[in-house]
Amino acid sequence: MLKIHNSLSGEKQEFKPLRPGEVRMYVCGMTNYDYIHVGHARMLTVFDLIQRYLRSLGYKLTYVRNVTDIDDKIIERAAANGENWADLAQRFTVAMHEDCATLGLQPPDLEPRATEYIDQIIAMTQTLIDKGYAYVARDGDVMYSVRKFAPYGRLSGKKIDDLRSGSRVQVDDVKLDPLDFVLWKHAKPGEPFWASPWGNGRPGWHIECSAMSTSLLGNYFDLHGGGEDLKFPHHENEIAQSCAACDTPFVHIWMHNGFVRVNDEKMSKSFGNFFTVREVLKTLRDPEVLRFFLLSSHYRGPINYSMAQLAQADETLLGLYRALKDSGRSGIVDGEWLARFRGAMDDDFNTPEAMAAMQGVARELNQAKSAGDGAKTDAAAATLRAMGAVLGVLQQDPDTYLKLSVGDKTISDADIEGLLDARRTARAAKNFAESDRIRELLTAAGVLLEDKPGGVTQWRRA
RNA sequence: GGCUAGGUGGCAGAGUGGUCAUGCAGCGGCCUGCAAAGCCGCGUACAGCGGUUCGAUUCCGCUCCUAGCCUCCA
Repeated sequence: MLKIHNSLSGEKQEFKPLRPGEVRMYVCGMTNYDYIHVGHARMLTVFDLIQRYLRSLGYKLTYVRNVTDIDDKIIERAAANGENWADLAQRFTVAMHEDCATLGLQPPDLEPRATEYIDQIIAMTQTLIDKGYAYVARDGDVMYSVRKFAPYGRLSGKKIDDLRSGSRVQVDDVKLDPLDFVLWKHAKPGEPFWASPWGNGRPGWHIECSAMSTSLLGNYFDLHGGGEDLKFPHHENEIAQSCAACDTPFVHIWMHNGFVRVNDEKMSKSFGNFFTVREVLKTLRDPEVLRFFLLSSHYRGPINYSMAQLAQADETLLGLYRALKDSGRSGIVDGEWLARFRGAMDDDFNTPEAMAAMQGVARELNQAKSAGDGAKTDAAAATLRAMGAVLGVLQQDPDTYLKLSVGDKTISDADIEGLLDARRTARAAKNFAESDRIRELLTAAGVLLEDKPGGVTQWRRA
């Protein structure tokens, strides 16, 4: 039985889809005006994991993750570059897709873009005006009147009065209340615009997600996710918009992933302490290391980004691939271990606990290998691969994986093989001084040797 | 200031009212020509102070500390 933590209640609850067998999930995706960083990668990876697990449970999942392709930041950045805003958004959307593919993320079922939903956004805004939740302010901005929506603040646990007193928002005479937020923004000269009943303008950020999610998944759907930082005001505002416009509940379970931190501080654009996925990947053996690292702690908690942590993830993942090496592909999955693994995943996607189960299987695998028990070896390997498949790791060929290097290769495979030939000859002649000299040479070049029984030597890159 | 989430062994990171997380690093042993890998074993961990309890790291209260949100943010 799957349990999921609901941000709305602050508690784990048994997950029951609104429609039997079917799950509808919406995740707030990226505003693409730059390359994605590790913090974005965590969000993308976490919901990729959830998508995979829900599917593995047999649910018919519709996973929607939007792209915000019109926004102040996009306009600003494009202007700074002297580039067309749409070209810029498109360029970075393509880059994001490339990064997602590199990270092994399965694409969402639907990836709506805000600019494709202008009609729906205008319609929803009109509905909110008609129902008295929104008003047209000066200049043609349409604002949502927060005080009209009684449950406002429920998701974030905030009270309107507290928010107001601590508000850093400049009191703006366009707004009736400082907390009111914009649904439709009038276009200033030179800015992109769409025609609307309130003049030329563009949608506010919050309304996009309400319009796209309800258009594609219906007014009331199962799961809505995003980074913790979107809880307020973004998701709070989505609730206010959607519930008011549709007269139905909006989302069954809200899910929020924790931040990636750098030196105990949130990784973000504004702090300037971010690392793009592209630059980080250059320092790693394989993109799988980053995925493994991101899944090695629970999705709701914070995770600290550092080279040391990545190195540890690399080492641990390497150990798992070493276990998988020299095993057959025809083993039968061990149901008991798999049940333990699933139990962990069922408990609000507890990946660290699930990984502990994987380590248990890896140990059994190594034990079976030492004992020369082929059937047991293959069974454990099959079990480990099956678990890995759910997490999206350990699906590569171990021999290939272990020969990957961190950064550039300092010596070619052919040169390594040549030196190993020479070493084999030396060892056969019991010339251990020569054999050790070659081994040290290879070690210096980042190649580690393992002598197996029968004169066989295996190698891998450090 | 308001609200929220946390403080677990050298590091990372789960979890639990009373036998075990797990991984990395370290130490000892087996194996090995020597290594490496693997296996076996080892290490007075649960911020502090009170309280509840036969028993608390786990429940309650307070204190201290950290992060996040309250402005765009995954």
